[in-house]
Amino acid sequence: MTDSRNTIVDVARAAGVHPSTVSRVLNGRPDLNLRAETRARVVAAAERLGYRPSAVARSLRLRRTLTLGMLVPDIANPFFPPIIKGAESAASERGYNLILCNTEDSSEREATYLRVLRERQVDGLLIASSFMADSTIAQLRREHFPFVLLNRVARGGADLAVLVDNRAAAGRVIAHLADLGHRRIGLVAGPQTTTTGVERLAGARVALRRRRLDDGEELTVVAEAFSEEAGYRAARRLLVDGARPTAIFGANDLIAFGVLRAAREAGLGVPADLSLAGFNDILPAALIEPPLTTIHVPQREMGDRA
Amino acid sequence: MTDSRNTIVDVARAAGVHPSTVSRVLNGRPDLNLRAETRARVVAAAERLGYRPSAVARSLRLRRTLTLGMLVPDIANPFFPPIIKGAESAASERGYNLILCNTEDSSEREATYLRVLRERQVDGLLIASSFMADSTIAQLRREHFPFVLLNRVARGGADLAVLVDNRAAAGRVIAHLADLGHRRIGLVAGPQTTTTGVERLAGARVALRRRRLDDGEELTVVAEAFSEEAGYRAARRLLVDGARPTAIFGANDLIAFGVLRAAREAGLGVPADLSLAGFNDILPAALIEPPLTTIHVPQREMGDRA
DNA sequence: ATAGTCGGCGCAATCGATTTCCGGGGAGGC
DNA sequence: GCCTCCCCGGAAATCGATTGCGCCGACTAT
Repeated sequence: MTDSRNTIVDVARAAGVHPSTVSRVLNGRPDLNLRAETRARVVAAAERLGYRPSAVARSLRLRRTLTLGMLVPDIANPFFPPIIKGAESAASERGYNLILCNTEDSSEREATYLRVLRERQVDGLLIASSFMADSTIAQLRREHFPFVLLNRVARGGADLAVLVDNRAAAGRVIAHLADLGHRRIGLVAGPQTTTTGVERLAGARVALRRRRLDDGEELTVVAEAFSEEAGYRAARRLLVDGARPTAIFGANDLIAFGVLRAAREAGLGVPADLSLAGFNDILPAALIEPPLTTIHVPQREMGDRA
Repeated sequence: MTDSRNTIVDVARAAGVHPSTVSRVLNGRPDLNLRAETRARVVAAAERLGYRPSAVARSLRLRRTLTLGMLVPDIANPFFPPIIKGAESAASERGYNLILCNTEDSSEREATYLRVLRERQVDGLLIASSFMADSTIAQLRREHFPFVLLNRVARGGADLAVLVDNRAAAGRVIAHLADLGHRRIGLVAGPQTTTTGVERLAGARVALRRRRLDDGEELTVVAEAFSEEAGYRAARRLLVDGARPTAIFGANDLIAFGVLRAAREAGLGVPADLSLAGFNDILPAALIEPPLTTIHVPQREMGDRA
């Protein structure tokens, strides 16, 4: 009965009109000249048949898919789901859908997804993937393909982007720790191949220097990913050291969790023996996380893009 | 130059052949009879023009979109991202893409998304949304629309589904707590409108009864959602009680986190004064979470579906 | 009364790729 | 030397919806 396989032609036949009329009734601006009786007949027929227009056919004709692609490094990182939710609900308010792609921070996967998304004629891209090569971004720019960068920037462009001020925020974290009286503050930086990793480290060091707490490189280690495991491995290098820091700033919360694990393993109490600060304010932050919510920003910026 | 707006016609013209030939070269099974020289010329032309076939047009013609819809209650719940990742990578291995939809456990949103996804002619549905009405599922079934249920079941059907044995697993959690010597085990159940909520509660009670630890309803409270906040509110009701439990089983990890917060607020040490167990093995489980990984199951079952 | 106007809706082209049908031409067999 | 068969590849239909163009009938104005 209400099989969704009915096409506009079926509806037209059922209503005794031409397919074009059906289309006009269903999508045309209401000011279109159509007799009320015809309109009603078409609506009734569509209703009865459970007609669902094919978005595929419509996309082909209209050359827009009402679909956005979103590239995210890792949905399992609790930092991203809220952003995704924000973007997704902003999109769906405007009739758009999101195709979510997990890049796993692999540029190969990024490239693949980018190709796929463009084949699917997505109307725009949301790029939260920090690893993406600047050259790829540059190419999108050159082709005037619409995209928005989330929490990252690319060289040489005045792109639409939703950013947090990583430098300033990292500075505030350091200030907080210093105000607590810490003099030996360790840094577990994020990968220096990402803009966020670089900026947070830079912001932290500037803040340290300003307070004359900079130690050269001694208390800084770099994690090779924004993950718990990488944070753990990096922190071990920091904690076996003779002169331990009394506080550690992890470049994101997952790294901070890893630091926490390493600290516990080393028999250190947190925050008794070691203060710990993270970044991003993800859920289980019974720690000292200074909250930095980027969650609702994307929604608004999304509006601009659309 | 490599503008992606080139169509198959452009490629055909550049190669000096007919569009149909281009299509054959690019997608036809290799056993198709085509002269090697022609094949090479077409490939070269496509390469040079940076030709990307339009997935939209192809979908229209082939009546399949190579797209799957996935309905999830809440991506911010750490339980889901691993499942999504699994499904997504399994899908993409097979050339499929996922459109992710967050239902927020609202049946209205569910219905909307379901409509949208079907208009987009997705080839199949992954339904991890526990609130969806059985009648909706029944309708899909009736229309022979392909779908897979994740971690839930629906009345009256032999649907494809990927399940965990909630009853047995809940039983094991209780067994674990009982083995630790606990006699007063509290339950913070999940919403009884979800199959997982019902099954986990049932499994736990059966296990309690078998050990003669069942208390009637006294030590059982029901959280109105699978969230930290709901767990917190429910646990407060359990903990202000005169006769406190010495252990609590939260129906999922978020609820357990809520319980944890309530316990701390009540001045109880965990696990010193109160043992706590959750369910699902999400990330920050420095607690007593008995691991129950459902993560890789979807991948395999997905294969069956496709 | 006839020409001109306008409302209502049908006709057909179009979006880009796939696929079936079919024809031209070269090679091989008798 | 002619006929048949096969290899290649062109022509055109098709998927389902949208839309510019224009037909037809009715109403108005002179």
